[in-house]
Amino acid sequence: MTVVTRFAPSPTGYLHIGGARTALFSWLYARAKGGKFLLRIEDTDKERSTQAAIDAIQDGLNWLGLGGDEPPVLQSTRADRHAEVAHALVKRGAAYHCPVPAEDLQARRDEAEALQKKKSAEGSLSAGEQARMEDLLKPFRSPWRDPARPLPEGAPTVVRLRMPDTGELTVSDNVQGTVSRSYADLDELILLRSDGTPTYMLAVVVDDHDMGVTHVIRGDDHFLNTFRQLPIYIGMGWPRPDYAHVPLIHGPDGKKLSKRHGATAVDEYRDILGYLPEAMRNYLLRLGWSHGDDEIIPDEKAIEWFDLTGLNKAPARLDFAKLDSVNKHYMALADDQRLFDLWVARPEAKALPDAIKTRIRDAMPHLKTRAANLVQLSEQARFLTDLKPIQLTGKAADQVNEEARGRLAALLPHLEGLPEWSEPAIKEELAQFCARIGIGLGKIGPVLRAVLTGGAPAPDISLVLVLLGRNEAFARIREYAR
RNA sequence: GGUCCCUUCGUCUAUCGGUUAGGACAUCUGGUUUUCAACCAGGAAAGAGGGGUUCGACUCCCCUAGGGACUGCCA
Repeated sequence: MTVVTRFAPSPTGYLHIGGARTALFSWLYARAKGGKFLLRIEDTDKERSTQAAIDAIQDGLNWLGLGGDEPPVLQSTRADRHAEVAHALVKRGAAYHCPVPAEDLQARRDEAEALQKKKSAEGSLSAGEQARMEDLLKPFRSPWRDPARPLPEGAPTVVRLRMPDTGELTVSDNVQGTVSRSYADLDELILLRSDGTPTYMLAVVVDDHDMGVTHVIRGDDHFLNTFRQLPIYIGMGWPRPDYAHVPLIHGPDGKKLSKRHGATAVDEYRDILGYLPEAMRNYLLRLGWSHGDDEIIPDEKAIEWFDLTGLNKAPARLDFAKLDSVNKHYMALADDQRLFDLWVARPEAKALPDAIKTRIRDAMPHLKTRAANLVQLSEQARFLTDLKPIQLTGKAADQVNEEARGRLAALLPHLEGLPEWSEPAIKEELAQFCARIGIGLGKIGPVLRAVLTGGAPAPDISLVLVLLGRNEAFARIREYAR
């Protein structure tokens, strides 16, 4: 049997980092088993779905390299098929028409909530109220689940799924294990609204079945939904898919990840925080899944090793320090031109003069090994991007005293006279200069660094001179030499 | 309120009844050094609490505490 997995976001916003992780797991599993990974846009809620959100989600997935193997299925285009299944379910006795209006249902919930509030405010309820509350809190059972009960003439109805009166349902989930729930605890959910449109619960099942999905990998906020959806498979006589409900990602404080923790949208990780997609994949994979002591897991290995059984049940917290360290690893490996293109598109780089951009391009092999992300790369590149006159900060300013300025003045002609402007040549010249006037490198290095970089982080001083180029380097030294 | 799930260093995790409880990131100390980083050496750091079962429990069972999910004519 060919494995078919899917990612099925609802297009109401951006691609969430947690969603990206479940997409990654689905994608990996399909790749690991030589199967297919499909995309489905769950846009049945027309009020909240937007084309912009669809584009944003696809953009995020493509960036992460998690595109589907076929064009995405738009759930909204399949409403007729969903309704067809709902009616088939009614015919088979697995569902029924129910005329109870939405307002009645809402009134039930409101009353239950009021009673709960009263209880927590007053500590207890009268026996009658308590019984009423418990009754209201039980799953709703419509009087019309009795097939003998006649429907009121002309009243609009919804189609409800019928749950058996007794017994229980058992799910063997690849992550959650084997869990049972009794049918009595399950509500009889609505399949078709009174306007004839399908609900999410119905649409998911029908689409998964029709798309041939064999393994449903999704967030564990859907775990209990599995018990509500399975009776649809049973009612239609369809084979059940395998399930894997993966835990949600939490923020550093252990609470469900939200805006206040910082970045929740994957495009922020790309555009603002400056991470690489391959690093995101590696980090997200290790968040809740492991393979012995392996930390750096390139895609080939991930595909070779990934299996649903290694997934943890407990939610994992996002740790930016670790993400940085993984990203740093992949930055060092990344192609120079690629990194330059990514960097130059950033807001802090866009407006820079071409001469400086070229300087960065040339310095990329040295810059990329020193930064954990593109933000840090910009920081590490400051000694190349800052314009004259270089502002001296902190300790750098302290280095530039009269004596040191004199040494710079003495050194400058020797540098200017160098026939070859290369790292070894400069290193050699600096050593000779120090030997001639009887000082250690420590007497000239710090001040040279100070006037060249202003105190910004930078590589080896000889390399700094090379990367700056003759003219810029001499100009910066002249500012302070005397 | 009900049903279900989770809990090993600060964080991500290994362990699948017998280990000095391992690794990674972060952190600390020392080394190297012209800054930062890198690098090298080393350190500190964990089984939520309480009961069982067992010759033996992080591992199995129960209770408690804490966290989470669901309980919509939303998805």
